[in-house]
Amino acid sequence: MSSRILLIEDDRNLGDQIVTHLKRDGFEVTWIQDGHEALDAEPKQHDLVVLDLMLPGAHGLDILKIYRETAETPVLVLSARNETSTKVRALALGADDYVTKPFWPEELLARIQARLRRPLLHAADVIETGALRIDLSARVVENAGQKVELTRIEFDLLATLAQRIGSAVTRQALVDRVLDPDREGTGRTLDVHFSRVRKKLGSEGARIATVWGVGYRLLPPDEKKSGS
Amino acid sequence: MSSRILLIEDDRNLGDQIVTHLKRDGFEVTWIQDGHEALDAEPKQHDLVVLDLMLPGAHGLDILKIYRETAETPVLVLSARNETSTKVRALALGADDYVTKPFWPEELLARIQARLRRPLLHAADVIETGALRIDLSARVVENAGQKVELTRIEFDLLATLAQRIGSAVTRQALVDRVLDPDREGTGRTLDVHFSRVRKKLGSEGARIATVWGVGYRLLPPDEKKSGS
DNA sequence: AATCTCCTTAAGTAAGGCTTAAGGTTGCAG
DNA sequence: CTGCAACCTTAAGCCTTACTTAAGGAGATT
Repeated sequence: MSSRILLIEDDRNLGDQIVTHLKRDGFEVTWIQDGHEALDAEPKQHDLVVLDLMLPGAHGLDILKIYRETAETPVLVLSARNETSTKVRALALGADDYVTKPFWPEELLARIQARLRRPLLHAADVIETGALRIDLSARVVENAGQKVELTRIEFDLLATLAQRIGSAVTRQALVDRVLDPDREGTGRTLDVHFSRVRKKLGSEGARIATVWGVGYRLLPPDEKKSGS
Repeated sequence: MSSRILLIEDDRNLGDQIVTHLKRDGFEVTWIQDGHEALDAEPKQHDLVVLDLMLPGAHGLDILKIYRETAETPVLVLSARNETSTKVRALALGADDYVTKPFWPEELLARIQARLRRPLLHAADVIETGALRIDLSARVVENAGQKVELTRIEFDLLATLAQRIGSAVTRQALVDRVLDPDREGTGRTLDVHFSRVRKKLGSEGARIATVWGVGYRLLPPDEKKSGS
């Protein structure tokens, strides 16, 4: 999914140039050219804001302040001013970066990507599928809102399947990943663990399908078990 | 807990100046003046790296690359070179910011703080959860309005869990962050500290849940311990 | 130097859960 | 249909991990 950038820049030429570069790199860009409009914009619905400080209608720092109160979206500030005090103020107000004009579009792009790279690391730690809710960072599983107590290995097995939902995962891969990697995939240990997971998950346990001679697979919510 | 900065800068004067400013603002600074040494340093044990590109012994970009493979610690690059291509390369390699020399220390400081702000954005200076109130800057904990006397390590452990409330934190991560980072995570020291924290917190101590075989986790106020 | 704080280690105990074994069941091939 | 191999399930033993208490010792304070 492409990232959505909110660009606030009154200069026609510069704005046009930025939009062109961003779109060429696969970003979706919303371009606002006026300060008042910027106050009504929705930073929450974008992944990053590029904000020029010198605008007609409203000052960039005021916009920054308001955005910070309503959203966590990273803000990259553009400005022609190169004074340290201005930079410090913008950064203290919550800006994530400060780029001085003039700049090459390549640098802006690189800085945007550096900003976007970070949040992805900490995002999407919860997998929801059907009645199951798997919180990877808390290591907690809920089935239809009911907490399910899983052991370390049981959780890791379920999480591994859930992360590749729909596709088969080989026994050996599961053994390597969850149990001791230096172990032969021969024993019945894996079966025992899955047996318990299925039981603990109740009716949802049926979604853990055995792929005969291969391994296991977590069925998507809509897929029924015995295909006729 | 004050943030730990790893500074890699060969210039004596500049380095000294930076260290002074950082310490004045309450950072703990490790200063390395040689490229080879930097390769053996432990970025994982710091909260942010300030990396000069022009070093004797090894090139900054190589150091950056290696750091990126082993740790997620943000890296802020310093350089005298102002070419866009260098900036783009550094940022593409995983740098989080790029500051061109010469610069005022205030700007560097502001940029460092902007970088550090992100991961802790959810965690304000004071964390309130259930009956607990944890003041990170004053290093004071209150339980239902009553002050709780915690030692340094006890506080740091609780604070670390609180900053990631609900998430499981591994033993190793806690040892790295709070105890000596060069220690194996095998000993029982951690258990002893948590035992004491739980006792000092009284009934709220039950919110520190053990994640068997993984680590510990601070339960959100609404989450009961053993789900039915 | 005596004392205090607090970090660490050790040891005993408790709990938790991984694994193996064994017997039953299911799916596949001939 | 029959045999075989893969898989399921249960139960029990044992090893790992965690909790607690007590004591030693380092560093700071008086």
